[in-house]
Amino acid sequence: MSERTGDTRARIKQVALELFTEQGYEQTSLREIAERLGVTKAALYYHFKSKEEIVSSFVEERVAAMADLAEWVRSQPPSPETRRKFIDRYAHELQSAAFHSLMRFFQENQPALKGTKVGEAMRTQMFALVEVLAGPDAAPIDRMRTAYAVFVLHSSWFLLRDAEITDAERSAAALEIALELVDPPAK
Amino acid sequence: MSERTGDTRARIKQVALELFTEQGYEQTSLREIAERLGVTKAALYYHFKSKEEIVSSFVEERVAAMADLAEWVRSQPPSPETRRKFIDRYAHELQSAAFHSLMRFFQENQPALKGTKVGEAMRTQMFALVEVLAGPDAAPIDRMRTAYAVFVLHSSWFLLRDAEITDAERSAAALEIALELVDPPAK
DNA sequence: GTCTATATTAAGATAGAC
DNA sequence: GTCTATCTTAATATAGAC
Repeated sequence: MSERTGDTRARIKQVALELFTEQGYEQTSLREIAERLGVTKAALYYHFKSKEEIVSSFVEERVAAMADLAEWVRSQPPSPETRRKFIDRYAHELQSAAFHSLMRFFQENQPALKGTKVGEAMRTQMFALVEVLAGPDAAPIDRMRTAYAVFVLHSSWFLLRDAEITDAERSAAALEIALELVDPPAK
Repeated sequence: MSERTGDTRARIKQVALELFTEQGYEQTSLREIAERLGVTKAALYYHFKSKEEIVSSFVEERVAAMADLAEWVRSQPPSPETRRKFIDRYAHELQSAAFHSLMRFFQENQPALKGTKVGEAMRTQMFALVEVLAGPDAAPIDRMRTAYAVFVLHSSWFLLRDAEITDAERSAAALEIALELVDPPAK
């Protein structure tokens, strides 16, 4: 039952995301990726025409998914109820390790991705999502609350990594905090 | 009234922090810093023995300041009141542009600083600060709340940069959100 | 204290054989 | 589809003149 299913291209993507997330995009060389896979750099260049294209290959589908999410929010009335439903749904989707891993990669490598096409696309989508979620006439503080709520969900798995907190506790706590942020108790 | 007061060393530190924050640590070359100052790379190496030492020069004093903060918290009883007082004090100190700039630099360049001495020192201090602030028997969710509160203060100036929010609104909102996080209303 | 010139290293990327 | 071999570029860093 060996894991020999995926083709080389898929394995490159997988290893690249792992290393980019662990060490950072700039800190990870193509040589490193190739060695981990037991091939040479030239082999990578058969499958991808550049380092940036490796990133694009797994970021682009997420940008599209985020656009869908924003579209869904737009189709709903801009209410606290919609925000709560979104946070619930988004937190659920983030249970996928691949998804969470990618958002971590994106958050932690903003400087490296600045100036790249995927980087800007992702930024734009995130911003649009927060805007539509907060609603058109939201006060500054409420737009910030919304942005932080999304950040909390993205970062739950890798914040305070060393503390004795289980993954289940993390997810549950992040969801609770995000819900509070997006729909604070009356003052 | 020209700004010719600081010596070259001080000007290098200043320009380096600006560029590291705007573009990222890895994305900023010593050539770029030298050009901005109108000197050559070799001149930089007279004042600092490496790129990492430039970073250390302005991060180290902050690590010390954070240690003092943690010490102050330790000297207080671990109560919600102490947490509120700390958040107030810390938010006030972060009004300094240099301080805020440095925390932004640190947050955004974690991958690049991982593995450097200052990077690890800063990480350790931040972690210690959150731990002592949350208190020894804090539940996981409350430790996470505390960590997020600190993050909120650090990131207030550069989150949602494009939105029409003034700096004053940002600071006030961040303080309010941080206080809620650190001392949530009864459920 | 700053310069010119250069050493060193390693990255991303390509050509062409197999 | 993967290899060996190489190109190109640009980074950090150093030596020694001025």
